[in-house]
Amino acid sequence: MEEQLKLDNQLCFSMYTASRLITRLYQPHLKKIDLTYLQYIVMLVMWEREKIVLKELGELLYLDSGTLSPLIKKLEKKDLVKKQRSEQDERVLEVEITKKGKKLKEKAKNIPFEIAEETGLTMEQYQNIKKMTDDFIKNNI
Amino acid sequence: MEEQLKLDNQLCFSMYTASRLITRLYQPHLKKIDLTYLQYIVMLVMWEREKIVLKELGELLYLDSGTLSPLIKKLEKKDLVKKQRSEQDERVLEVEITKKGKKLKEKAKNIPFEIAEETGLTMEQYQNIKKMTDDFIKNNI
DNA sequence: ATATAATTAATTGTACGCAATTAAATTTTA
DNA sequence: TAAAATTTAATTGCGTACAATTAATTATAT
Repeated sequence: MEEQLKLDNQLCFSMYTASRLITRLYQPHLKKIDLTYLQYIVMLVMWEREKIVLKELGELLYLDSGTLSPLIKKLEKKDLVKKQRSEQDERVLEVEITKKGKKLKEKAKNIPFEIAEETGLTMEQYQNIKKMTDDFIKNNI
Repeated sequence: MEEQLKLDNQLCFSMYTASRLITRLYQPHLKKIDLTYLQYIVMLVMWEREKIVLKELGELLYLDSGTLSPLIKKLEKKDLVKKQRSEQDERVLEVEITKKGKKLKEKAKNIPFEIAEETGLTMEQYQNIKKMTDDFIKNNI
């Protein structure tokens, strides 16, 4: 039996599982503020940036318009962001946070602490695994 | 600006990104053997086990029948596995690898080495990040 | 023994991810 | 400057994920 093909030896499967598990941890919290996981990720960006061009948002999140276009449409429907075309370049789509979107930040601000507690990681463990994962990402972009 | 809501501080986003990145690394390799990423994961199990009950497969992969039922149907269509109901308990679905499924293992066996090289991780780095990720999973099941 | 509960898989519906294509606007080039 | 190439977003289509429901079978509890 080739060791390298065993499920238990696949880093890919570990990362895939960890990612899905942590997403599940978020579900009950995100349900309270009526966001999906990816909508939450996008709102994290909007809370930092207020306004961003779709292309740049895609570069930040490593996602393309196939994923982001319909998602932004849903956030717009919830009145959390608004869309408009750039005046200098009609191709460019600007996404801007609304008042309601800004207000949602208040409701969301405790989620990271709640999640941190649920994972049971110490601050050091959290930072170690995050650093390793980020290094992995940096090497594989 | 609350630090805890910054995208750069979210472990969830790092894991989510790392998982998608490593999946992308696999794409060109998996295309050659006409498998999707999840189909590959399931075939890893089938190469180890030859025969497994759907419920147990779900427990191994932390996936439910909503994901696995249609996926197994596709693997069956490709003649990589066959399905049958257990004789002792008609509710139970047994999934068994076919000859063609076993043969595919030959074509797949180098993929882990190719991927390992592409990630550019040393064996030590690979094992460190895998152990940390597995610990995270263990603590959050 | 039969009604009730539990188990298992399949189905349905929603939301991603992402490759590929399309359409519109802008930039580059001959 | 007109044609060609590039850029940007939107759309289409496929394959997951997963919650919720349904349907069939088996276990259990009176």
